[in-house]
Amino acid sequence: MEKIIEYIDDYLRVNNLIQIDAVTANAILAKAGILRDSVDRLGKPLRELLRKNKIPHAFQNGRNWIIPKSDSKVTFINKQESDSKYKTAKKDSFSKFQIKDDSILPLKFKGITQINAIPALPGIYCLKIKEPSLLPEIFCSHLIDRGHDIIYIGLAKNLKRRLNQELFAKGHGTFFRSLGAVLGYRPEQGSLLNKINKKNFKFSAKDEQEIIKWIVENIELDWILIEGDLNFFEGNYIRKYKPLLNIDKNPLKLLELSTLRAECVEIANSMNFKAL
DNA sequence: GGCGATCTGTTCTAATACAA
DNA sequence: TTGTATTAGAACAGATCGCC
Repeated sequence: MEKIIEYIDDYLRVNNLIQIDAVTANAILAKAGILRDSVDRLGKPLRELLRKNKIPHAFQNGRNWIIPKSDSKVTFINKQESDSKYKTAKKDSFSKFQIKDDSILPLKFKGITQINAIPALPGIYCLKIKEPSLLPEIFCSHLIDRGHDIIYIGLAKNLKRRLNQELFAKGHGTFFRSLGAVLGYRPEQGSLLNKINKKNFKFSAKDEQEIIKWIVENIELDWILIEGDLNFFEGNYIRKYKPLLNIDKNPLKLLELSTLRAECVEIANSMNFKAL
């Protein structure tokens, strides 16, 4: 077992990754002749070890097994914990549904590790940064001018699914793309050339991991459940708070952000992009 | 191996920009 | 003012994964 943990640690270090999923991990262990993989159920032998807690620092994000470096501080709440927190959160969130002023968000921000407590229900989500100075100077300055730390507000018919997309790059998160661009990341050249949608650029797997790590460390979230016109509430909140990374419906949308996003789209759609 | 949950590429919708 | 194009952002649907 020590050999397995050691090999995964080495692999993560050499490839500059912070974590690996069970299927990929079993594949590299099989290639190294350490742990044979299942032909029809990829990753199954390793998952069985994980379920027996043979790799104690591994954890589940939703259903997926994640193995960070053995000395990593990255952890998520386990399933039992998340189930109980889910029930509590659901109750709390419904209580927040009593909105008296539809332009003011009744929020109590929490760390990203509370992602599993978010219900799969419709509502508005709100993301704030712990410290504006973590952003590049120009964006920090804009945020300070707005007098709050809220950087993004969005709506979702399914908050759990949408926030997994936005915060963990499991889909096409507008917030994730905007934040990555603001932090200085760019998509791989030509990565959208063979795609039908020429706008939904993605960062490299390594960059995605770094952005996710940044989000986990520096972003807090909250949400409210809403049954009704989500667009109406979202529009009101965006007009009220003018979040830094919202473009749509935002009276103070940033030209700098639109320019960065356009640059990313251009890079992803070109093999010979040269930055100015 | 069945079944449900999650992931990922694609599509849809609404808002905005711009030209006629 | 109206029609069309573009963009941002959410949802859909098939594929894949993981549990039992």
